[in-house]
Amino acid sequence: MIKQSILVTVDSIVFTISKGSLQILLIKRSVAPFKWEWSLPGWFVLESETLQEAAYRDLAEETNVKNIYLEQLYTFSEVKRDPRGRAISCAYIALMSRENMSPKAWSDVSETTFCDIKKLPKLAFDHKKIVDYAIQRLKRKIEYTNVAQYILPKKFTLRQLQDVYETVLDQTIDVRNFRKKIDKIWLVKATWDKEIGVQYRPAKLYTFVNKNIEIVEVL
Amino acid sequence: MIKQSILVTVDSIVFTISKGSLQILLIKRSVAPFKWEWSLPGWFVLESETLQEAAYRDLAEETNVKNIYLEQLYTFSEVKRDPRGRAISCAYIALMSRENMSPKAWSDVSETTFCDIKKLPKLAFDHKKIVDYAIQRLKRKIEYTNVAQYILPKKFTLRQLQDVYETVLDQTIDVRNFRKKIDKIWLVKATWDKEIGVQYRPAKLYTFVNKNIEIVEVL
DNA sequence: CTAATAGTGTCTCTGAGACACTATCTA
DNA sequence: TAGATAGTGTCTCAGAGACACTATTAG
Repeated sequence: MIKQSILVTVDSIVFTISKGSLQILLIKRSVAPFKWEWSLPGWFVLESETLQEAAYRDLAEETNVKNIYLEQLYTFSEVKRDPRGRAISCAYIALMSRENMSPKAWSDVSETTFCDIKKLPKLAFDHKKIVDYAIQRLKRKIEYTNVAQYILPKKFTLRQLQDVYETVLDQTIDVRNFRKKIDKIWLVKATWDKEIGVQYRPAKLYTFVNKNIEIVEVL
Repeated sequence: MIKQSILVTVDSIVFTISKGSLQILLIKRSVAPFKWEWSLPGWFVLESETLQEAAYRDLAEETNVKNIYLEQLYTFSEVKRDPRGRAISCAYIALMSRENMSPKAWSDVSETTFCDIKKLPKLAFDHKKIVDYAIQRLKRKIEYTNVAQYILPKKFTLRQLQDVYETVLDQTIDVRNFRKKIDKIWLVKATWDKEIGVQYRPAKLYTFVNKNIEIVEVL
């Protein structure tokens, strides 16, 4: 009926926060093209799976990252974007808490690393463009939804929550105004637990009220 | 290197406003599958074009609609969404001014029509789901960007602008508050022209200050 | 008792929303 | 001059943002 041969791939931008910086997961490619260069995790889609399933599967296979939040970002389709032939790539944003994963989890894979978005190396394919777009989307989305929860562990302090906002938006926020706002919109609720193992007054731990993504004007 | 056979298509949701209702462009299919049923305009992507180019080309071929605003919505990839085989569809939102096109422009095509989104017939494939998502996106986007301009002719009255917001958001807005807001955000500027051919006090005509899409909190 | 972070309240100013009348044009 | 829509100002209240001190805990 129609003769068409376009390859379909997925690429994931896995965001996390560590040591006050916003980071993404990169892989050093062990195959051509762009062999030994850094790229986003991503691979071909199987005929038997949806794009999102492909992104999940690939992340698990390539980096052992599982059970994280995934959302479709954009489908990139420049004709010459892949030297292997005509290929489009559907990009997914993933958010994860750094605590969710021990560093050894991906130690058997050739080379993967989290990289500060302000210190990115040269990337393969059109991945630089994809990353830039992903950062832009994340910045907007964290302001009007409750996605911040996917970057945090289940229980967290208000300071940690504020750190997520400050790091993603790359700006400082007044502590009192931030807490007033968070309080009013019923984003989180206090648990009876407190931080442990710190050498100063421990902070209360909170959890998100709504586990599903919803539209909330946070800032 | 990899054996993969996934068909890639584009579908467009062409929005316009007429007689106080938000409408989308539908086509009565003249080929199987879903022959004689209503569907969104859309077709297979060529190997030599980007997804957006495919959407433009298909709209021109199927409906003679040209030179309109297009933006990528989402890529739908349910495994069984197309009875012809594994196919993913990248959906595009299009916005157009009804004045841009004379009704005869698509009279030679088998059957196309603008349909009130509140009176949609049953649609082929997963097009109902796609349309629902498109409406949701349009409602949000019109509030925080200047995309409304693409639904209007180059010169328009403030009343027409307000009609766009009221129709898309499906709610009434106070005239005075609306104008105060529009005034403050420098969204539009007055021209020296006035409405003609009306049987009452003619309104001033305005144009948008910024032709490119930009983030502006309108409402 | 010291060091370190947690946690809280007030004031000002801007903007959102409710609300009704006058101005201007055509026929 | 009548009919119809264009066009405009004020008040109230809520929320954003600036700003500094006290509370609690570990060691």
